[in-house]
Amino acid sequence: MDPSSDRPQNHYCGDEYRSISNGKRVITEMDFFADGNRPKQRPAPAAIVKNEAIGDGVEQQNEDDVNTGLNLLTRNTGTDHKSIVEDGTSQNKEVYNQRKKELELLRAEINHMNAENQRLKVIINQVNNNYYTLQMHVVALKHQIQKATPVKKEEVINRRLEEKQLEGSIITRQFLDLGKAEMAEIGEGRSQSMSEERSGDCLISPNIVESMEYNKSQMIGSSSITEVAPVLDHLKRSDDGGIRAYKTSEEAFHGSVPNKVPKFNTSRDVEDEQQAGTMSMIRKTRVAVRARSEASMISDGCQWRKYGQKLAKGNPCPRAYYRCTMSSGCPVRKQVQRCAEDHAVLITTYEGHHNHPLPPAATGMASTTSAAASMLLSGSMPSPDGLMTTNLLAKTLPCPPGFATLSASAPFPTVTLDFTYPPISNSSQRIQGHFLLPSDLNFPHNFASVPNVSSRALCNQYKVSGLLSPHQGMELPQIPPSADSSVSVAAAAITADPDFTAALVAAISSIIGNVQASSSANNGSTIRNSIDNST
DNA sequence: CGCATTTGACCCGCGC
DNA sequence: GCGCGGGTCAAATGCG
Repeated sequence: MDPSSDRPQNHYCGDEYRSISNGKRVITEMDFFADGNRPKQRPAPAAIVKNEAIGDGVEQQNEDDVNTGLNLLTRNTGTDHKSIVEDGTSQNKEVYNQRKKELELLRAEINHMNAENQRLKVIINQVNNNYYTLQMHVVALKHQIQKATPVKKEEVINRRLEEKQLEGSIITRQFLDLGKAEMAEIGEGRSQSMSEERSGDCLISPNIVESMEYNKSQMIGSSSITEVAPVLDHLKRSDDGGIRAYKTSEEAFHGSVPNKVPKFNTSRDVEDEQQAGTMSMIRKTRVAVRARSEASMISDGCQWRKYGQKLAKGNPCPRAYYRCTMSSGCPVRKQVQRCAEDHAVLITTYEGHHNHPLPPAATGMASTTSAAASMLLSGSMPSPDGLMTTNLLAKTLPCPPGFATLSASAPFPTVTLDFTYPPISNSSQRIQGHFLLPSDLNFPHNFASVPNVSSRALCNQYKVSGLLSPHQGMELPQIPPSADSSVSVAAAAITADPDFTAALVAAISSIIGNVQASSSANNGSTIRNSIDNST
C-alpha cells in the first residue's frame, strides 16, 4: 500500500496506526501530511499526536488549539506542510526543543498505552470466555434438573425467571441503561454526551452486549446443537402460557418488544410489563438485506412461517411477514417485499435475535445481521439527513461505500445491506481468497447453495464485500475463521471506532470493577488512543 | 388429519 | 377524536 497515494478519506487506520503501534517507526516519519489535500476528515489519532506535537510549531500555535494532553482534537489543515527541520531552524529553537521533549513524553505515553491496551484486550477475552463457559454450565445444569424433576407451570416460570436473572442480570441492566442512554442521545443528538453518559453509568457497550448474546447462541450452536437444543426447547415448551411468558420476556430482553401487552397475567408478566415499559424506549433495530432473486423468499438457513401479508403503501408488491419457527418463542421476524423500483430485488428485513441454536447454514446470515444490528446499536450517529454510510459498518462488514447504510428516518433504525451491487471481476483484490464477511462467511456459501437465489450473481456480489481493504488502504479488523467470529466483529467494531472507547471503558469497569467510573472519560481517551494505535 | 398458507379483522401508534 | 397505515391474530382454506 502506498501511504501517500490518494485514498478515500475514511480509511485512516492504515500505516499511520502501525507506525506507532509497532514502535519502530518514528512518529515524525508518518505521512499524514502527504494527504493534506484531502477534504475535511477525522484524523487518525496518531496523526493527531503528530499534529499536536510537531505540526503546530510557532507558526501553528495560534491557528490550532494545542493540548498536550491526550484529548487530541486539533484540526489538520492544509497549511501544515512545515517540517520539523524547518521549524527547528527557524527563529525559536527553544520551542523546538520543548516540542521535542513533549514528543518524547508522548511516545513513552503511547507505548504505555499500547501495553495497557493489550492487557485490557486480554482481560476482555478472559471475561468473555468465562461468561460463555458459565452459560454452558448453567444450561447443562438446568437440563439435568429438568430431567430429574418434572415441574409445574409456575415452577417453570420461576425457573425461567431465575435463569434469566442469572443469564441476563448484567446484560439486561446494561440494556436498560442503554435504553436510557439512547433516549438521551435521541433527545440531545450528541454522541459525545452519550459516551459520557454510558461511561458514567458503567454501561457495557452494545457491541459487547450483542456480542455476548450472539456468542452465547453461537457457542451453543457450534458446540453441541443436539445436546442443547432439546434443553432450550424443553425449557420453553411447557405449555402455551409458558411459551407466551418466555416469548414476551425474550422479546423484551432482546429489545424487540411487541406492541401488544401479553394477555395472561402472572407475576412474570408484571415484570415483563415493567421491563417492556422500559424497553419500549429502545427502538427496534432492523437489518434489511437487498438481493436479487426471482424467488419469493431467499433461504437463509432458518425455518420461517408466514403469518401475514399486507399491501404496504407506496409499493404494489405485497409485504409478507414471517416468523422463525425453529424454536417456539423465537422472537425473530422477517419481512419480505419486492423493491418497488426494481421488482427483481428482494428486500428481506430481519428483526430480533434468535433465542436458539442456529444450524450452520443459518449462522452466516444471522451473524451478518447481528453484526449489522450491533453496529447500529453501538452508537453510530446518523447524519442530519437521516441516512449515512457508516465507516464503522464498512470496517466491520467490509463492504464498498454505499453497500451498508443506516436509516434513522425510518420508524425503526435500519441497517441496509445491499447485495445488489454489480460484481467486481478483479478477484485479485480478494484478501487471501477469503471473504471477510462475518462468521467466516458461511453466508455467501449459504447463498451460493440456495436455489432460490441467483447464486452465481450473488457470489459475485459477495466478493464485493471482501475486497475493500487493499483497495481503500484500510486495515480491516481481523475476522478469524471461526463460528463465533461475531466476537471478533464486535471487538473489531470497538477497536475500529474511537467513539466506542468510552463505552469500552464502561464495559470493562462494569465487568471487572477495577476502573472508576469517574475517571472513565480520561481513560476513554487513553484507551481510545492506544486502541487506535494498536489497530 | 395435520400443517402451512391465506386473508379479513383487529390492535396500536401516529399525525392531523 | 378520527383516520390512516403498519403489524399481528386467528379462522378459513388448501395441500400433502
